[in-house]
Amino acid sequence: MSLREARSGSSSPRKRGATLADVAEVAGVSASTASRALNGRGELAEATRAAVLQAAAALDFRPSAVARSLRTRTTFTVGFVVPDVASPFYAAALKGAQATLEGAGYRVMLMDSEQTEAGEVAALRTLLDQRVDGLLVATTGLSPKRFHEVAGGSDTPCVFFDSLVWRAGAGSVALDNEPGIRLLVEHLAEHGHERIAILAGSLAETSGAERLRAFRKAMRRNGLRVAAGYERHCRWTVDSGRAGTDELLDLATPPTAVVASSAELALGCLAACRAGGVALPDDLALVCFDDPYFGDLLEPPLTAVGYDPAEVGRAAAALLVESMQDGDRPYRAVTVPVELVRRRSCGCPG
Amino acid sequence: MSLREARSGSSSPRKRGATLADVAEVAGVSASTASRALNGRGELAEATRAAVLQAAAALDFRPSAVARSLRTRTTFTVGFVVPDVASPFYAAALKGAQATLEGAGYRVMLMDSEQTEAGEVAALRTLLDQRVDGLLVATTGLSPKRFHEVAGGSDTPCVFFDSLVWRAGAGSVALDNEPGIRLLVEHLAEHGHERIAILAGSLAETSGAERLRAFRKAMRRNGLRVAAGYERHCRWTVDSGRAGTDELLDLATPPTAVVASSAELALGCLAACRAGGVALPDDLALVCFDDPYFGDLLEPPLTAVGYDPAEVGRAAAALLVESMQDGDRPYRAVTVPVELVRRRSCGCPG
DNA sequence: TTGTAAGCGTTATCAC
DNA sequence: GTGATAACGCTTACAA
Repeated sequence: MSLREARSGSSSPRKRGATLADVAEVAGVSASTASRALNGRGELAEATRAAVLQAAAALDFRPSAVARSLRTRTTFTVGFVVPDVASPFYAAALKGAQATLEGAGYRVMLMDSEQTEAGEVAALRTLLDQRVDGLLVATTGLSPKRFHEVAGGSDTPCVFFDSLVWRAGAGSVALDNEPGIRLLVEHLAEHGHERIAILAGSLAETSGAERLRAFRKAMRRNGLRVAAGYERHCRWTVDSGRAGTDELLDLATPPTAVVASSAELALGCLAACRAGGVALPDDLALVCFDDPYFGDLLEPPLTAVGYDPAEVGRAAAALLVESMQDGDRPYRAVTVPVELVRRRSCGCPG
Repeated sequence: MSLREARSGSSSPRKRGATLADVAEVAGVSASTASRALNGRGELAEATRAAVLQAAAALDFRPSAVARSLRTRTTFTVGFVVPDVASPFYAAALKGAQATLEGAGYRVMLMDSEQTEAGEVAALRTLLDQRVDGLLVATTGLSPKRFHEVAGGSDTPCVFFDSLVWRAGAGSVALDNEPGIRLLVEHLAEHGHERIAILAGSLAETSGAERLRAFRKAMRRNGLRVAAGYERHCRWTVDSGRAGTDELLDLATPPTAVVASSAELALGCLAACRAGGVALPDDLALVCFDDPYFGDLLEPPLTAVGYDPAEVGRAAAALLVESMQDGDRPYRAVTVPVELVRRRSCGCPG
């Protein structure tokens, strides 16, 4: 007989993974009793419970979440879908959501839609197939119709954050887009700028669309007009921001100031200016919606509208946890406040 | 009768989630046949297959991954454990791994160890309980003993990346730490620096420990000595880097140059210098292991050792996929090359 | 080619 | 208090 017990012995634990039945057998009770003891359900004799616990410890028993999920029809897993995990904003939101979800006993399954509708649909399908208990999604801009086609069949609660699907889901957490952009435009106007351009993000997303609309509105409010070509529609990437800036600089009458709809876009603008020998903020002022954590270490330090990205994740997760636990709660829309952080890129003294 | 069919009819699909049995019933075949048709296994009559497919489509059937997993004992899910998802490096690595894993049909379940051993152990336990098929982990410094206590019971393949557990797992992907640090120290020496300090990261992690050792070795090689207090042991955070720098600057004879073990640490150094009125690179030169994607937009632009963080994730994922599919392959240690990127923070012309 | 039956590892509903 | 027994929704021998 080798060091390990004979594998044929009916009472010997298999090399891999003791099961509840094994524990029950060692403890000399039935599987149901073992289950109750382990989960603290029902009234058990103290001695029985102790025996089961001891057996479980001896066998290093780890209950299979898979089996449990199949039986209980709940996975304690939530799906998290974002356009780009590598973006500091989504990464921070993810981290915030994580913390809240874990605190409530949930695990997160992550999917990156790669900023495409197809990617997002595939992600949702996969997650639903996994029978996640809830969904946290920053949509790339699914139509309500498409969303319902994909997720309508299940009643899995879904909370949107950052970018929403109109009237869909159990709730949403958005940033204060309009006030944020207004702060930016007004500040630029105070500096005397009139030729203000915008690097807008994807208009398929509510975040992108709202910011662009807010920009137009704020310009109007300040008695300014948006010149032809001053609205650059970009993707949410550094490269796209760079290209957009190049186009702006190539205009016959280039802007004297730029509002970037996101940090990536601002970074692209910075890079383009550096490459083109454009001095910030003197030749061109730059302000940004979203204050990345290294915003004040850039050159020039970035004037931006800031907020706590992790809080966006936490708030969304909290909403989701509530609807996963309650079932039918009214739709709730949370909005995270923003504030203007003045630094040098707008022309303010360093 | 309402718009929806009566729910008591035995052949009517339930409101929520058609099951394989439902599909089989509608198609007029047995569950096993339906299963085969859907999975393309075995020889089926064309007509049968078509009937099943049609029924599945009609019912919008989505197989339960949970049930499938229980039966097949494989989840097609891999666990991903990092000290901090919000760090650009890990976020990028995650994204790289994601892409590779998804391509191979795997989903990822993410856990953040929060840079603590307890967090990491809890994460591993959870993941193992979920019966993930594989593990991708950047350890915070578990001892081989502890790791085996936690994961030894299962033979789930585990690939470490960035920071490793000695002789554990199925493989590893590390950065070229020693050459990288040497590049940095030598470059500083070429600039004439002799009083060089280091902001070292967690020494519990191989990445942190190796970089510190490499620093000492490189100093020796260049005939330089590390003055007392020139080694600051930090955590991998911006704040810690800032504090470490403050301590360095408070020394009776402060260094003229600093090697930061990570981007976070360098950012902290930058912040400390800015706050303390220390001019970079004139008063203090700074170089960094890890070139964040915004490295050249900082002030001053950061001289750093760069590499492709997503590639680290991809390589680790590739290794993992192989060992999940093959089972017993020899241990493989991949190392990702690095290169020196000269910018202004070291004293090079901008 | 297709169906029957067993089983994956739990939990829940009953009896006893 | 505790133990059978039946699901949960799927796959896979083994029969037919």
